[in-house]
Amino acid sequence: MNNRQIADTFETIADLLQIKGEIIHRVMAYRNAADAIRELPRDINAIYADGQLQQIPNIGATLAEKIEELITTGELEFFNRLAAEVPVTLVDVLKVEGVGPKKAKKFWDELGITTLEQLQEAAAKGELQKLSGMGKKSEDRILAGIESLSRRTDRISIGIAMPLALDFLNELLKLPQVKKGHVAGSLRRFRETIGDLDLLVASDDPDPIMEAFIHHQSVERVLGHGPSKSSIETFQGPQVDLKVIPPERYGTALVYFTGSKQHNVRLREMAQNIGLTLNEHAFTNLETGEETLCATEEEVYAVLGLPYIPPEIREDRGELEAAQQNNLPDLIQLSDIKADLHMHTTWSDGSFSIREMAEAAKARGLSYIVITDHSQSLGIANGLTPERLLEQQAEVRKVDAEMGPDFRVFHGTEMDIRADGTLDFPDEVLEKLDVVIASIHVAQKQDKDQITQRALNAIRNPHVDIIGHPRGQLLPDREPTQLDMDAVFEAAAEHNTALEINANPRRLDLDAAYARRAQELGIKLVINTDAHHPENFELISYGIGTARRGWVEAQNVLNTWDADQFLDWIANR
DNA sequence: GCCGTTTTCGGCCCGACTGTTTTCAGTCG
Repeated sequence: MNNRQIADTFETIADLLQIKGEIIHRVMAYRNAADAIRELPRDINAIYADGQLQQIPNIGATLAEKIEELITTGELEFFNRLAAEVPVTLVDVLKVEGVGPKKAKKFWDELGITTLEQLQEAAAKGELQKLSGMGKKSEDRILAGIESLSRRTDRISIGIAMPLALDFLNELLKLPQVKKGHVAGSLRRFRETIGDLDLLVASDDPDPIMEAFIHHQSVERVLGHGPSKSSIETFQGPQVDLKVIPPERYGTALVYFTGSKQHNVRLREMAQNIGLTLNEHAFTNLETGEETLCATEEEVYAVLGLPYIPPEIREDRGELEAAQQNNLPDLIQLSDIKADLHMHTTWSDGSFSIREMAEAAKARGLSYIVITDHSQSLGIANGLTPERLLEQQAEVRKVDAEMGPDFRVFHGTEMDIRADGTLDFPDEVLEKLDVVIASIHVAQKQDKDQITQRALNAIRNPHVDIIGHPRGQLLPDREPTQLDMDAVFEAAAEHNTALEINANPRRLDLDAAYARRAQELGIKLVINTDAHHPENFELISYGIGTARRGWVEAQNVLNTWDADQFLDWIANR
């Protein structure tokens, strides 16, 4: 049982308990536990082996026992009993927009509906609208909701969500009634995958803004349309929510709708401790009822006696304690990046020449790059043999000379770590290269021991400087490999091997939680775009967002250093 | 079911929107 499977089990239990009518707080306990497990930066099996399950937030004695049962037996007696009582297929019914636990139970009790198909059938026959509290509109909405389920994916990559959100936002910012606006929600916090998109704008005249919003060209369906909040579903799938806030109250609203939920809960607690309540509209004095309005987020945190907390770390993962001690991390910024150490050219599976990639990188303000085409065993990507690699080196040196002293082009490789654990180039080839990235591309389904051993072989090779996209995940669908990250971190720290945060939004690998742990363990990081095209250099912003979520500071990221310092590190590691 | 500088019991966020009701329940975020 891995982290996700256990989290999913608890999530399902929460749904079933809620349909059953269990008190909401017990339901929430299972949901909060599921969230905590899903975001764990370690294999829960390792945590269990260390006897530290109850150290996980929102896991107490009861849930720790249930986790133990799942890990040791692969089953959970409590879940089986619950599933015998409430059909598990009702969980799918809950996913329909407009159907919550009460209605799901009503349909089940009164019509015997236990599956999505049965619900669709009943709605099509007009049976739902005969029930009390239901009507034609509700029934139509449920039919539309079932249809939209087939269009929607659960979560989408931030690389899809961000451009879509910015497209909406930029349209709204053109309206004369809009004073300012932000992408909010998990997108603003740079979560790796996104559910719904949240937009916030400041204005005293919401009606024309809402009108423009629900008529945007990407709107498939309007889900809700009020004076302060509207929701739509896009053709692309994701739902977009827009809130319009009076400018003088914009700060509290932006904090509120940026989240995370846990961060906001803590803020409200802190407000209560000084005699205030906090919601999206204002602080209110508990005794006098007097409101304190905040136009900016800085003002919100200032009322609580805190410095501004960057959105990316608002997860209640220690940022509030750090803020109270005036000890927030000095998060890396886009402007800190001086280089890109991982990119491909027409020599393997890239689309542009070495020269073109160099020109594009220089135009973006970088001061050096490393050309890292694939190695021979990755035939599908036209990987380089040792002979072609050396040929390429001559070309790299030539371009480097042509680019002038202010911009350097170094020669490297993204070498495959083969399925049998050997490396794709011998040491005598590797030693001729300026930088060596080693990555796993094949046999990603190997078991934990096997794949971990492969990674360790690479980390221990003195010529390997960086491990590329270590965990091999592809968002939002492909799970990471079974790699034992505790072992990888230990070896990387011992051999002074850097780990990559691959900025491609489909990868974001290491993710924020692992990047944070790597930094804590003193491991150097790099943030690379893995560009196959000059346009891909833009993707660096996703890598920066991920690093910031992981509390990463510029000093620990090799490609924030200037070329001399970087080469020094490579030479002396 | 979790949690604790209101500590081992009693809280646990709450407002906007919709549809069905005629003052509110359910859903959602």
